[in-house]
Amino acid sequence: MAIAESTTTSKNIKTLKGLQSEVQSINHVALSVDCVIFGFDENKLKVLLIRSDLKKYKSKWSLLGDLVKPEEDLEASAYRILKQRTGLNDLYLEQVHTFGEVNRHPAGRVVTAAYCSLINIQNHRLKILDNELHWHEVESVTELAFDHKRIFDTCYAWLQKRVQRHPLGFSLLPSKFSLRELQNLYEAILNIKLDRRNFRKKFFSMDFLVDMGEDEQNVPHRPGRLYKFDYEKYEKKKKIWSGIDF
Amino acid sequence: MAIAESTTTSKNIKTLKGLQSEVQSINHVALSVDCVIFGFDENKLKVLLIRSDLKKYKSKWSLLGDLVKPEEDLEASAYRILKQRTGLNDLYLEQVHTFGEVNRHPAGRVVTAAYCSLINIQNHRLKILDNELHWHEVESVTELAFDHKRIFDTCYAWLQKRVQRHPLGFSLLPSKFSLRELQNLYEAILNIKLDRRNFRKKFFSMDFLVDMGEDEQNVPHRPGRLYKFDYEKYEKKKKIWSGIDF
DNA sequence: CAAATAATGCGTTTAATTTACACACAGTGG
DNA sequence: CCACTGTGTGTAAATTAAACGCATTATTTG
Repeated sequence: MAIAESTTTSKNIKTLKGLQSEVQSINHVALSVDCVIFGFDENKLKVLLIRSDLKKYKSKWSLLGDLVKPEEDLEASAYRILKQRTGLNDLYLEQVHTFGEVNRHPAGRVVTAAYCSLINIQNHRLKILDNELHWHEVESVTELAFDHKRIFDTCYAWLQKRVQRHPLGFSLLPSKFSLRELQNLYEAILNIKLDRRNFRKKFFSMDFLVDMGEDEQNVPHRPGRLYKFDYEKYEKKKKIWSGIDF
Repeated sequence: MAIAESTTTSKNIKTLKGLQSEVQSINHVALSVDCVIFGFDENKLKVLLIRSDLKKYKSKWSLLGDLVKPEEDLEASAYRILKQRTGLNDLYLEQVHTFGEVNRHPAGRVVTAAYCSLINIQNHRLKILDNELHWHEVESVTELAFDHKRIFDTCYAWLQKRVQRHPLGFSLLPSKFSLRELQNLYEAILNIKLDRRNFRKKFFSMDFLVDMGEDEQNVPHRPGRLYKFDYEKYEKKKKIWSGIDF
């Protein structure tokens, strides 16, 4: 940015040194990252929460977050939190919104960048590191510590929009999945019912699903075919223009 | 966020007082806001830039930004910058992304929240406050100071997507506009050609345009009808589900 | 082992939406 | 009054989305 204005007009030329001291001495805030980690299990969309580590908020759940370290990139901070809490690397991660109201946090001025992460809950099961963590159904999330309910709502709404236009839902599923699992996922995220046959046609016509040549195992009915999503093909073919629609 | 982890495990319970001192004493960063201000003029999409106020970057243009003040909400900071630079209040403003790489700024650790604003360039003409400001065609924006080119690219891509699904383009036009102006706007933002008759049908079928009962003035051809966008109606009727499509 | 159950997989038909394209008309300016 | 430029209204064809039918396959149950 053009750091200026507070004490000078824009026509005053600053030296880098002068600016450095301005940056180092004043106008500082604490910066944190909060992760909204979604999972999908038992045909329900779930979010990973932790018991608040503050006495005052003891009875409430909160998002997984931490202060950003002085020498740490913002996104690296989010990945660090994910690694700490899930034991998993290489998770889907995307920044959603930054919340910077002066009084949003009781400990003082803390600006927080909210990140949304999607994980395959089966993988996570194997690596639960902390028994204060719990998966909550998104529908039953009511009160959270601090302003975390608002952050959660923002990220959930973001996910509902995003999943319709971008192939990120697959990160919530095993690497091989059936079309029924995929449909259940969309129905859970969007809280709607979809026609099975049209859903199937839709995805096949997109032509990004790769037939794995295998069927489901251990299901109490006829096994469905397993597929994976071809991200490479998607990256090549994805459209820019899809039309004005609102 | 759950501020923790750096020095404690999640099972340690913190007091608010302890957390306050942690927030106040360490892990601070400078926080800034950068505004990507778009305008529309001569059928071109334009962006408002300022000559960098840093000697080192004297030859380069940069986005309009400033440090966030200690007692200032993040969004309020963006509105303050807009007011300072354009003289206008109540502009369209939306947060797009926060950039937090450790070395993104030469003056030290500065995390910046990028905001996108859309203004009617006619209104702004009347109030230019600073002759270091200049409207640049988006197509000819190449090098900018700091990492501002990347921030600009992010916001421009954001706008191109956003304008297809949300009625924000109208903020770039006069309050009463013709359908041709609206189409020119879409063509300029998206850098495509659209069929005039289908464009017209599309917007009329949405049923959010209000006929102002007036025609254009001072055009060297048959005047077109003027419309405004009915935001209230849009808010009531806007759809949640529009379908899986990628 | 036959029947009931519960899903898979592949269609068709109809409605809605999008795309491509044609022509009459209204002002402006030479 | 003619050339030019843009407005305003269609209509037909193609594509896409929605609604629905039915045979098949595996599992469970009596």
